[in-house]
Amino acid sequence: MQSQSHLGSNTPTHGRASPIRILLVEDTHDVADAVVTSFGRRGDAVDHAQTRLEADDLLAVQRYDVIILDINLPDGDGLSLLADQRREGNATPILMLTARLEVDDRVAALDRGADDYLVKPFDLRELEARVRALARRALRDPDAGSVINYADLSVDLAGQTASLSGAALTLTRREFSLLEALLASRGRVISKEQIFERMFSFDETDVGMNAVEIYIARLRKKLEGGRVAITTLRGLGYQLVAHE
Amino acid sequence: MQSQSHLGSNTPTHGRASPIRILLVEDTHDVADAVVTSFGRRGDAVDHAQTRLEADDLLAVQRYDVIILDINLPDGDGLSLLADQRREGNATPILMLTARLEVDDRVAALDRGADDYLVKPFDLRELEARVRALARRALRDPDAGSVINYADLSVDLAGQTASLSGAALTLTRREFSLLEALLASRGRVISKEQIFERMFSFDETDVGMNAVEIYIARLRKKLEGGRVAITTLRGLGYQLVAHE
DNA sequence: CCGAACCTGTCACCAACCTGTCGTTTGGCC
DNA sequence: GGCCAAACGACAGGTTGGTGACAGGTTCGG
Repeated sequence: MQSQSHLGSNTPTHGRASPIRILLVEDTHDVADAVVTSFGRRGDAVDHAQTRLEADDLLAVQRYDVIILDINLPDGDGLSLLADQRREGNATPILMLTARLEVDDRVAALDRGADDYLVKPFDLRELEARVRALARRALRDPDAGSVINYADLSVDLAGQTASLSGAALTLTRREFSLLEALLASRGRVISKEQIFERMFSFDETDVGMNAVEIYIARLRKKLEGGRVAITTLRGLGYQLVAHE
Repeated sequence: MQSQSHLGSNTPTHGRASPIRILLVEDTHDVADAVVTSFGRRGDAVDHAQTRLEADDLLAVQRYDVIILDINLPDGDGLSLLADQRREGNATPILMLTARLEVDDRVAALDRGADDYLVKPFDLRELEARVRALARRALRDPDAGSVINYADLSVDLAGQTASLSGAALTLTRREFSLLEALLASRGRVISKEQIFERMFSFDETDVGMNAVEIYIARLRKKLEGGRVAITTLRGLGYQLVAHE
């Protein structure tokens, strides 16, 4: 019951002692029980899903601070759940549990947006420490993982919001996706065709290339006054640059 | 300053007759001594802070079952400590002590999320009874009595009641559940679909998405005049924000 | 059992906003 | 100057959200 109190020594930066809301997606009963009991004893709220379907249902209704996700699930790959969540913009920290030792899996997991992983069998205290660390990080900086900063520009990919020198920018969906494209190759040149492909899905064939120019103009207007600018390289494309 | 430091155990093994962990914030020595002695005799753990600063430090590191908070503090208003804690999401039951008899203070305290109050001079046995009641309620149902405060809005999830700047709001069931949804991700954007799923159970499939908009309008009307507002983010969702 | 008061969700219509096109202008480059 | 890519004001749908009016439904008192 007593533990090494390397957990107890909370950094006195931000005192938040609310219970962590955890979603556990795990089909192995004894592992699940141990985790539920362990966190429950500390006052945290653990929802337990045994299948991918259950997990999807819970995720549709409830927000969690951390998701503990088994990579092996009966009705679907844990990796695909991870990928789906990230695609939907859910930035909740996810810790993957895997019985496999293959490096491939770990790489795939981290690559698709997992924040941490643990190889079974694991020490419960280590799991607790890692989950708590993830929750703390998420609380301190709600969007740590998905925020791109560039000069005085800050873009939250998950929340679809952006700010310039601290002031919120109101961007439409298209403007935001343009900004994403520019940011993806910040400092580098990106051709109009590349931008086009990122802004419009392949079935929107009727849209003219001029649309990109229009949105460049609109974005430029909204970026005025900041320390970033969109420069044109005739015949080559555009480039996001920081100045001053 | 801690008068009893056996609070180091982080794991709240809630066996029967478990000691209550209390934070007492009080600068009057004789009152503080009486309280510390009284609870200490029953085996409860009392941390004593004489100033707001001390209280903040303790709260940053430690979780308590109940906070006893003097409304008069040398270096800051007890009310602001209360408000800060609630804003940070700390739902620990708080009992306010006040020497003033003014109704204003009581209303302000309850409005900002205090769970109970006692007017000085008080009977020690009454204080004990109330603290014990608060601790019991918090233990039994972590969500019961959990009051969410946001700006001048105060929402009692268990009691299904809400108030704005002290005045009671009469909300219908649906309006309340909408408010709950908005509050659950206060400050952050919540999509119409998410709101829909929180407002309607999965078998209410015949309800149109327009219903959410209707209730947004109705809630907005009832929130008029307060310091909170529901902002629309086109294509993204809604957001509860505090202003002024 | 009736009616009043209220809650609930739909519909229709309006307003605000987003989007992409057109046509014209600008400005670099030969 | 002439050419051409890019800029941009103006505009016409299209889409999304807001809201008044309304018709069942429910609750409650008498």
